[in-house]
Amino acid sequence: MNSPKNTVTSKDVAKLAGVSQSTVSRVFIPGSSVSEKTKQKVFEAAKALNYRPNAFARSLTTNESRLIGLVFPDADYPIHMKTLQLISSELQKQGYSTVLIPWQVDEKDNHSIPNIFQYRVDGVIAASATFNKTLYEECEEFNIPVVQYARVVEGTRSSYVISDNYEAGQQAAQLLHKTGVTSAVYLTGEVPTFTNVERKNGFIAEFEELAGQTPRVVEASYDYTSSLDTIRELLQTSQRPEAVFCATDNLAMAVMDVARLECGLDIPDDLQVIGFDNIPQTEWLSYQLTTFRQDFKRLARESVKIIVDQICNQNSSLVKMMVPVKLIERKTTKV
Amino acid sequence: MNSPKNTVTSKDVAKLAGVSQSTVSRVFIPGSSVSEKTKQKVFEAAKALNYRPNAFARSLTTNESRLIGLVFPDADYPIHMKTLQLISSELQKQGYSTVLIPWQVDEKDNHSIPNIFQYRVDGVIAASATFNKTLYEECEEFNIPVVQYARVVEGTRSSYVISDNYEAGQQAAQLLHKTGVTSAVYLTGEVPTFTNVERKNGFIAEFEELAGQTPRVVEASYDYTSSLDTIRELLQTSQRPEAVFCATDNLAMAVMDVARLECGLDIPDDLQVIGFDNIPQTEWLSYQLTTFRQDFKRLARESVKIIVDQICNQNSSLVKMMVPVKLIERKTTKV
DNA sequence: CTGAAAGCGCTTACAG
DNA sequence: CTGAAAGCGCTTACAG
Repeated sequence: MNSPKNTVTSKDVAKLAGVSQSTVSRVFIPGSSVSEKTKQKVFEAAKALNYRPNAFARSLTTNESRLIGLVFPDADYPIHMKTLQLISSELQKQGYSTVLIPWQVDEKDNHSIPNIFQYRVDGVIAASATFNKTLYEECEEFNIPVVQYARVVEGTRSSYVISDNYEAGQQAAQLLHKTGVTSAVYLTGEVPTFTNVERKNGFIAEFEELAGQTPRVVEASYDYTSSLDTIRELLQTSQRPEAVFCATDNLAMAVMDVARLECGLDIPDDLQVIGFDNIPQTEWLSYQLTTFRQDFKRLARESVKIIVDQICNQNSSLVKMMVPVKLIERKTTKV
Repeated sequence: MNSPKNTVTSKDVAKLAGVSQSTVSRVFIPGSSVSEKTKQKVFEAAKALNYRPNAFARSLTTNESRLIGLVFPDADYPIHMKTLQLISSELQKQGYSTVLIPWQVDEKDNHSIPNIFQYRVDGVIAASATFNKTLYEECEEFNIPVVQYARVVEGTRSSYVISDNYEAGQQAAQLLHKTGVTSAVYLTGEVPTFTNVERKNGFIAEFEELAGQTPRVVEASYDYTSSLDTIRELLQTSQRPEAVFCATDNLAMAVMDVARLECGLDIPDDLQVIGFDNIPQTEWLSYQLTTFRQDFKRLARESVKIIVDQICNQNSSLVKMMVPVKLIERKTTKV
């Protein structure tokens, strides 16, 4: 059953290098006092034997795992892959490894959580649309710091770093008002996430302020296909808006498709469209969508910085950070 | 520094339950001989104290970590998120947790690998376009089994489970021949991956067999935007093919966009297009792309099954598995 | 079925 | 700067 694996221990290295086991251990702990000469001897022996310190044994004594649990989204929303990549390599730079916490909404099977806490993660980064309160409470119970990435779940009291969605909403309103729009719609998905609500609020407040009109809010779905009917209704009514600001690029593209292919509308002349996320498809020839880019790299870096700080400093306080977004003007809005 | 965390140990539980520490341990090892009565006492005490066995301590004695390293892609190709989700939850069902092995191609920084081996993963699943030979060799050295998911890297000798790409190529050829196509192009990305080459070969062989013509192979890129020029050339020449089979859906959509928006062609009347992957965009109104769906769920399940088997049975042999793909006919091919 | 004890591979005071 | 020894929280023969 037990495969041989790499069974080289610090004792083996010690023997080969002619030093004690504790000395070998010290060599691999940054900042320990070891003479340059023995350090070299040990390194050589370690390399010869292909020695790797056993992280489990280390964790057992130090009481820190240098493992971060990552809660990730279940949707295959295109943006998320990069997120994982960014967070994981940022974490690695700080000496942490990433262990996945797969989180199924639909399954009631609670076994999923306990499992992962057997590994004593030092902290949790929640980059998930489905991170929920149960997991959050588990973390609290075990006194594990958590930071939410790019979103914040209602009812949780953890650190988070998100894009400045309110400001994004304002910018969208400004852009549309500048081009003379007087009637606008905010098209949203079915679940009112905090970030999405913020964006809506910014949009509405700013548009009211500038244009003296309150944008209508229309609820569709976050899924392209299941939004189509709502969009058809939205566009065919006699009170069709001059512009629609969408909660996601997917939604915006659904609007474009229906507008052009089914209603024969011209974009941006008959209808202006703004998305959110800047997924790869936004720059395709068929779309050229005006949208907002979130600075995921910065979000990743900041959330890692926060979690590490939270781990190292016992009583560092919660931090809530807003990162600015970038408006990318393409061909679906007037200039 | 050391946060208190959950510091409840089996000793604490033992005391509360009035049994020995070894008994507590046994209770949490499936199949151990413990009387039902003490089992209950221990469970109660454990629940009261919110006890979780420490996986690190366990690993230290059992010499297995129940941790699988997952090498994941750096590209944000839409399909991959689901992959991660599938693999990770499949692994969880088998009692394994997933630790990420972020693999950067561009960085020469070799520190990335050693780090992860400190955690003594029991096995590695490589679901990456960038999984390379260095990592593969590291695994060999440590005697860690690896299985490649949905792809296979040249020069490696590990188990893998992939889609039957040769057959997919054949099916594409059959479909096109059936609709009377006599000139076809296989449009590929810049890197000739094994799976892609297989598909090309199947397509060419079958098309030659049926139509008596050899399809031309044109090399573009896997990226939409950087493929555009190649596609323009391909379509504007007087020898424009009647059909093009593309290595990815992205590529196929680039072909569609250029054909319709720039060349004024009708699809499928003037040009038939087949993609590969069945990404969400394929069913959008603008595309309705005929393509192939890989059975990622099955791929995930099989690769997990293989890796687990490889771990448990010392000398189980390599397994190479091909899973059939499914042709999805939409509107870009004739009936 | 249960307990006492050794051991897994490290880190970390404690001496020297 | 270095070594001997205790201890981290488990599992697992070994007795009973």
